[in-house]
Amino acid sequence: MGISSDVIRGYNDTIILCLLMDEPSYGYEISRKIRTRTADAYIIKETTLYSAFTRMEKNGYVESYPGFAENGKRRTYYRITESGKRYYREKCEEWKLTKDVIEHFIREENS
Amino acid sequence: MGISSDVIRGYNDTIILCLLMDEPSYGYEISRKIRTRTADAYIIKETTLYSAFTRMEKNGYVESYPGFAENGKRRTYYRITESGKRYYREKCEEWKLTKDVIEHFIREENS
DNA sequence: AGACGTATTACGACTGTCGTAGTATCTTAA
DNA sequence: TTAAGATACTACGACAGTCGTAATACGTCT
Repeated sequence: MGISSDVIRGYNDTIILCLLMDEPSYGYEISRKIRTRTADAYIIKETTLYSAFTRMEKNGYVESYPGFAENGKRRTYYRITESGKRYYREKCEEWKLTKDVIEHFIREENS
Repeated sequence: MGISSDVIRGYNDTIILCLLMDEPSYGYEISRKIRTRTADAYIIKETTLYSAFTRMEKNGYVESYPGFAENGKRRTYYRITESGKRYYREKCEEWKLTKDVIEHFIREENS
């Protein structure tokens, strides 16, 4: 039961970028959005999330900039770049192919 | 383009077990079957395949036994165990959940 | 003689995820 | 008032699965 983090692996970047397509955001908010959008089916680990940000900034898919919370506390925001958008769209295309491949090997309970 | 082996990752075992559900087989044949069933969309790496066999035998999902090719050459066959069948069915269930999660973050080109 | 298909093994590198832990501030409830 | 819980991260090392590269060996086809 539960989700296979081994499959999500390699799609965490895509998930994060998807949410950044709407608007810039920051770690904690992204984490919340993933929870709510999946009805708690997937709860990303903090370390996974923040290391994804670091990696994607290095790859040029996102850019960070400093921001502030309502109460004045510092927060690091991330926005998606053009390159990140292209990458995201590629991953969406790739997903369809990958899904098709795997589903050739999935059986329903009756068989 | 092409398949993300990072997503297939963690489903290679499932793919192999699926083929072993039909009949016992061996490395090279499994490799061929994956190619043909996916119309060359997914070509598993030999090292990935054989290390999956080793891992799954250690986990009790498959059993190996010596066999022979038509020409008398030795070949290592693998058959799926009851435990392997259960594992396979669990992974099939898990796949549905995982797929649903990812698809919350996949957009069609129009958007 | 050499290329290609069959069939497998060995070894080390890489990458993304995870476990654990630590820091710091603010709000809320006992 | 004091502790718990939510917010918002960062650091570090371990682990597992995949991949690159290479080697072996035999058979068949050209």
